[in-house]
Amino acid sequence: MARPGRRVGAVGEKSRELIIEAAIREFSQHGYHKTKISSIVSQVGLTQPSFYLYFESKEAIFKELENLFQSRLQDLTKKSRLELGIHFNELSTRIRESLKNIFQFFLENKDLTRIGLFISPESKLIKEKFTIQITENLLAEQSAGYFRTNVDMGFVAKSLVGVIMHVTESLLLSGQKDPESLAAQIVDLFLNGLSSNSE
Amino acid sequence: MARPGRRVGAVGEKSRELIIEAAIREFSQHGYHKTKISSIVSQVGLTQPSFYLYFESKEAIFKELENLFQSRLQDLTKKSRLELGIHFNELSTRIRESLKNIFQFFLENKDLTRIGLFISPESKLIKEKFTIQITENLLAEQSAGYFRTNVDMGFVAKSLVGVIMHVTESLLLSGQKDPESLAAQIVDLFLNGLSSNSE
Amino acid sequence: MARPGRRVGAVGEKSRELIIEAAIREFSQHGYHKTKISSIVSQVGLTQPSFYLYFESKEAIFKELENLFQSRLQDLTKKSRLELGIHFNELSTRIRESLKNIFQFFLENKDLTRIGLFISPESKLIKEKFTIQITENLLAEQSAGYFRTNVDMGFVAKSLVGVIMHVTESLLLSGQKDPESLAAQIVDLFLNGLSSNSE
Amino acid sequence: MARPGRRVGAVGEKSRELIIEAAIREFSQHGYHKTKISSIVSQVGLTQPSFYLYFESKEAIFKELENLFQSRLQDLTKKSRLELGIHFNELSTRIRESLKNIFQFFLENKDLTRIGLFISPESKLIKEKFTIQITENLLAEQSAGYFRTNVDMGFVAKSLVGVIMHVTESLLLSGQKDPESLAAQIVDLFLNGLSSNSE
DNA sequence: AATGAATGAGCATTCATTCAT
DNA sequence: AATGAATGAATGCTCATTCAT
Repeated sequence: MARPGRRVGAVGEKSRELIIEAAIREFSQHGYHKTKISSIVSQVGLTQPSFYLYFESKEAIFKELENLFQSRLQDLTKKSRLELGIHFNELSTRIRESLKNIFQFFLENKDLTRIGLFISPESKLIKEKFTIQITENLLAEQSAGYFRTNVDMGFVAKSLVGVIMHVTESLLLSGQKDPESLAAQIVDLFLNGLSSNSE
Repeated sequence: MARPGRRVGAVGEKSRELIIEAAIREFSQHGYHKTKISSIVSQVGLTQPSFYLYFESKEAIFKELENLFQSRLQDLTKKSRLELGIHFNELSTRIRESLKNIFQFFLENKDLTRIGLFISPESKLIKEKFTIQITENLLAEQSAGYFRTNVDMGFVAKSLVGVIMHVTESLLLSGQKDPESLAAQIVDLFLNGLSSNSE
Repeated sequence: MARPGRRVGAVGEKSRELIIEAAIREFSQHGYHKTKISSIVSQVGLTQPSFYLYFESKEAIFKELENLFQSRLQDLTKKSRLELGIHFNELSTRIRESLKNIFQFFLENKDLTRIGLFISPESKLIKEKFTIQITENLLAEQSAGYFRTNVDMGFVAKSLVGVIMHVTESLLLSGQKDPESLAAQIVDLFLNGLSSNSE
Repeated sequence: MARPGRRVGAVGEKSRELIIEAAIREFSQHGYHKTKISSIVSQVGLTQPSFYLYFESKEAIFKELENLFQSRLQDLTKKSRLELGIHFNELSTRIRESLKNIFQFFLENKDLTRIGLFISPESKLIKEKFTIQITENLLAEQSAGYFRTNVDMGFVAKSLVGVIMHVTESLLLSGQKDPESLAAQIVDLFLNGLSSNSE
């Protein structure tokens, strides 16, 4: 009885991957409850029982997708800490770059992103971890003197995450805006604010 | 306002309301799919079939809750347009006030808010309508000279909504922050930005 | 607690009749199982519980309709026994007349007929009683010399009933033929047969 | 021929057939509405959900039974057209034979017949198609000179069908008469009529 | 004479999951 | 590596019926 976790041959490995891809599509489009194992697996040309050759349960594969998203996202954010010592002038450019990369990642992984950020009940946790990383980055930058000091960077990070999430859902994944412009607008807003004396 | 063509008296009206309250709690805690009609009504001391005395279906009552949230939210945002002619100094106070009211509303309707903003599949639409209203307010204020002009107020509204949503979920509903302080921090961030020359 | 069978005043009597009429329509159109008490009663402008003021149960009112049909039908067939002593020449005319009356009755009571003949599970019994009466009539006529003797009048009666039923359903109630012509064709067929030497 | 897109092997095919047989029994005895899926499958030693492995719904299997009956009946009636050129003397024998075959079929498929002729809401249609075929046969025979010409063969067919139906229900399926004698009596009646000068 | 309110009992249907092959 | 066959466990919904008012 082949159980998940067992080493499998090339064919099995392939099937497993195909199932994952199909699952990403299905969960993304229909949400957790409305997605049926049968429809996932039928996209791959397999029958229901085959699913259990590779995954413990519906919940298990969903968790796997959550983890997949989270680990990829984590890799990305780790890279985006600003190297200190950059010039003031470069600041916004560097932040913009980081943001652009994040949006790029979301765009290249639309369905997985939808799962990780909007469908998963774990999304709160995922966002929290994401927030923590951003906070760390921001704090470092703040103590490097790039930002004013009378502002709670934890809150700023939360706000930034809020903006990123919402803008991803309503502008990026829908194809209305591209990573570049989103990043630019956010940076402008967060750095300069709305106040007319900022002009 | 009993649905299934039934004339209702005082008792029925009361039952209907109790069911709605119970439904708000249940949907908020367990989400749409995991919420059972039976557990909603049993909280009111009724049996399953009684539910159908007052609502067409599970879907119908859920939609009613969505509408309830949305109409209440709409009423609130309509009131919060700034009267023009106020002094620059007052600006941040007034915006802060508006935001505080919104958070207050969310706080006083925790469960309904969770449904309207995070559980409902319609939440995207709800947020969009919310965004539109905010955009209108912001545009009025911008053309009144309160904000700098080289910024896309549609995007600012989206960002603001993103922040509000996320902060509501992670700080307000969890009891970590109160409406007042959330409003203040948002206003500070959005008006002044992070840039150290803003200090 | 007003129970069926209790003497009721004028208003109640009226309601009862209206319910019966509505029931005849509903049962006729939708059959027993698909007919709901609620829809019967709502046609009369009453609510469900009122139904039980006049009838024991759904089954009870249905039985009442069956009986209604049967007793009316019985009255009719009792009258149609041929008076003996009529002339050979008149025979077919008289039978035709009887048949016409039956079809006339069916036509005037379309819905009730549909119930009694085609919907009721008791229709077998109803038809049997009908058959018995016809058999008696035929036997009397046979021994009076109107019909040949080497034929089983019980079987003829059954056949006649079969023809009447089917023709009622497919030609009379659908409006394709009238009582007169149906009666004429049946009499011709049953008296003369198809054989070409009968011409 | 398993419905729900499922490939089935020998075992499944067998289960499907057993379910059909059980369904025929159940629907025939209790009618459509009172027949429960659970009692159909439990006769086969299966559980409720298994039913849906082979049939879309309760309605679907019922329709399948209707079709089954109809197609078998059609096959039968197609064969029963008289070959022309037979001798007058043989005529009644041949018709009798055809009728006997039909009754034989009804007798051998009691339950299915009950469904097709008396339970199905489609029975009217089924009878109509049956009537059409009989009409065609009769017309052919009429123009071949076997029957007198001053008679509407459409009406005769309807009558014949009426007799067949009713006699099937009240005499054949109840075991009171056999196909042979029923056929003989019908032929005698329809060919010769009742008129005493036919003797 | 009528009804507002409520319920008991039932039933079709869905789906994740199992297991022998 | 894959599947045919089957099921346990739910759950939404319907409807006849009751009873206090």
